[in-house]
Formats: sequence, structure tokens, C-alpha cells
Amino acid sequence: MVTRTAQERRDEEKRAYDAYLAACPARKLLDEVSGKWVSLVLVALGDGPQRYSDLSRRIAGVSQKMLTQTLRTLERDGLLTRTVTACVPVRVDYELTDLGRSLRQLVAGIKDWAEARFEEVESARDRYDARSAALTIGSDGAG
Amino acid sequence: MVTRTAQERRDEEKRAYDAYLAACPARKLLDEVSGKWVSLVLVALGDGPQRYSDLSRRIAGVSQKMLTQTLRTLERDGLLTRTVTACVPVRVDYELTDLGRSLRQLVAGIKDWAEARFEEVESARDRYDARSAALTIGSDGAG
DNA sequence: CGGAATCCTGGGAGATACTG
DNA sequence: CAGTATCTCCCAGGATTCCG
Repeated sequence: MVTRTAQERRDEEKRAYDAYLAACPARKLLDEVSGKWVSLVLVALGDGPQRYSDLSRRIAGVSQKMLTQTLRTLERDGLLTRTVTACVPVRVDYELTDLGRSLRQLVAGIKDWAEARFEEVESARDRYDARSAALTIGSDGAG
Repeated sequence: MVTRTAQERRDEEKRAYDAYLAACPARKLLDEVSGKWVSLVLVALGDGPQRYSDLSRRIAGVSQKMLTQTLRTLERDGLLTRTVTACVPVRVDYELTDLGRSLRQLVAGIKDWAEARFEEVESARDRYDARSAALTIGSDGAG
């Protein structure tokens, strides 16, 4: 089939892209760090070691699944340590490593930026939306 | 039904959470900024204004849909400007605003961190995986 | 050239229930 | 308390096609 060659070409491009990503691990890491909960966990751990339940309380809206998953990934990446204390109710503490602290600094910077600038962003949105609405109305009646 | 009350309670919590998010717009902004392509676009625009086609070439692997979508969002948020030059082949340039540049600085910091530290992360992963494998084998045969 | 509209799929993410 | 396992749903995002 002729259609196969197109499919094959796309597959090849896909493989080339995957190879590119493999050759650029920093970008995959960048992607991972951009995860929805990563920044929140990192910031939450900024105040020192925290128990699992502390984290789930401090990070509003996180499911235990996503919290566990995020913590596992960060532990694997060497950004935090997981310490199990085998007492009667099991106790697990999470703490940032030096590597994790170095990233936390940067992430906290973004968080601060978001908190400091979101008003500017919102007013920009209002202007944009107002402009869009005006264009829609304008192009509606008048040719 | 008794089951309804459970459902109702969950709905209420859901609404409460949504209200919380609405009351915390900075977090939504943080989420948005964490988007997969946002950082790449921001960094790519660091070298000055770029045409649409320039961006799609510089950002390997981005689809035209996601590039457009990301650019629209960033434009709406006031992070960049979109300039259309109505010449024969239409020309569109994107350029960071001051607000966009301020964020780009921070994002570039994360990118630099990822590039500088990914080796540490990878070796941490290797250690973690080796440990996990050892535990799996150990718990397999010996009780 | 720079998009918009449409269709479709993978997997990210929540809810629930169970375990040590 | 701190998870694990499973099911499901939703939508981010890719492919394709059409437009000015």
C-alpha cells in the first residue's frame, strides 16, 4: 500500500523525536519538574521535614494517589528523602535534600512571581477579552 | 436516599475546593505557567521577537495546535504581544512584554537548573532503582 | 504563511475500597 | 497512618483538513 509509506515515515519521525528527547534529558527533567503538584510539594517542604498527612493537609486538593506518586518521583530523583519510623501508627517523614532545596528556591521564585503579578495578568485578560468581544460584534454586522 | 447525602457532601466539598481555587488565583496562574510548552516558548522568545515559523522550528516536537494555543494564552495573559503584518505571505511576530520577560528570567533559571543538575538526578535514579530491585529480590525468596 | 475546526486517542488524575 | 490496587472519566494534545 502507498499509505503504508506515509505511516512509516511518521513512525520514523516519531522515533527521531524520541531519540532527540533521549539525547536531551534535561528537557524531560524540565517537563517532570513542571508537574502539577511538584512545585506545591517542594514549597510545602520548604519549612522543614513533614509527615505524609501534614503534606496532604497543607496541599489542598491533592489526592493521596497523586501525592504519593509525586513524592515517589521526587524521591527517585534524589530531591527528597523518605524516612519510615516503624512505631505503632507508622510514621513517614519527607525532607528535601540539598538538590531538592536548590530546586525549591527557583520554584518558590515562580510561585512568588505568580502571587505578585497575577493582578496584572488578570487585567491583561480583561483587556484581551474585551477586545475579542468587540471584534466579534464588529465583524458580525458590518462587512 | 441515604446515598444521596454522601453525594451531596462530596459535591459541597468540591464546590468549596473550587471556591478556594477561585480565591487563590495565583495558584491557577502557577498551574498555567507550569504548562508543558510555556517555558519553552518563553525561553525561545528570550532572544527577541520571533515569527510563528521560527518558534515552531526552534521548539522541537511542538504541534502547530499546541504552539498556537500556548501563544494565545500567553498573549491573553499579557506575557507577550502578537503583531500581524499584512504583507503578501502574512507575517506574525511574537515578542515578550516586560511582564513576560520577568517570568522568562525565572523560567530560564529552572531550565538552567535542569541542564546543570540532570546528571545528579540520573545517578540518584540509578541508585533508587538498584535499591528497589534488591528489595524485590530479597522479599521474593527470603521471608 | 499562520492559523481555525474537527476528530480521535493515551494517559493523567480523581474516587473508591482494601491492607499492613 | 500511609499507603496500594482498580476502575473510570476527562481532556491535553496529536493528526488531518480547510481557510484567508
